[in-house]
Amino acid sequence: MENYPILFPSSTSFHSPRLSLSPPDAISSSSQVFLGLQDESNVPASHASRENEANPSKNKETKVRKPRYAFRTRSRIDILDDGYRWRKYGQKAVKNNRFPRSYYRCTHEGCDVKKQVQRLSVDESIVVTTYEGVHSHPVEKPRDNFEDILNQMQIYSSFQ
DNA sequence: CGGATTTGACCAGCGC
DNA sequence: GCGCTGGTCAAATCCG
Repeated sequence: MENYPILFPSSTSFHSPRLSLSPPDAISSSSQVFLGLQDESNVPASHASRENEANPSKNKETKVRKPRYAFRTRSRIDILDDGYRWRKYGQKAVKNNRFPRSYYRCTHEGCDVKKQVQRLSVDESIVVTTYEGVHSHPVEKPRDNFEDILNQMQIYSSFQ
């Protein structure tokens, strides 16, 4: 969990969340985005809810292994508007890192995509965003202007 | 006033 | 078994 294995999806139909930079100078001019495809670590879906704890032995909870995608972004701001609506549900201090890690969940009903945002302490200009799961609904974005698309193309072409 | 955020508690997994 | 660590919950708080 120190550094994510960064490997580049070559021919994979990688469906990436779109990064759009809300403030125009949010990312430095030589912006880079590294895409890391974390190998499917089997995340136990979630701890059995501690409220309805009727039969703890019943839920053996098939180990759903959700895909996790790590995005390393060189940015000064740590919240990138990727077009989805996120609700923050937690924040923890990570060891060997003086910056906390934030946990977000997609607010769309029925869509439980999670993401966590973490800033590297070795280089505080790098923000690691880890997506977990895939959205099952279209992006709700108020406006999709050319400028954003061009920005994305700039970003994604920087490592090809 | 309603939805989002904050923040400490809680819980499970893992290493020792 | 115990303590540390990461992930989540939920009540309180904030903010539009």
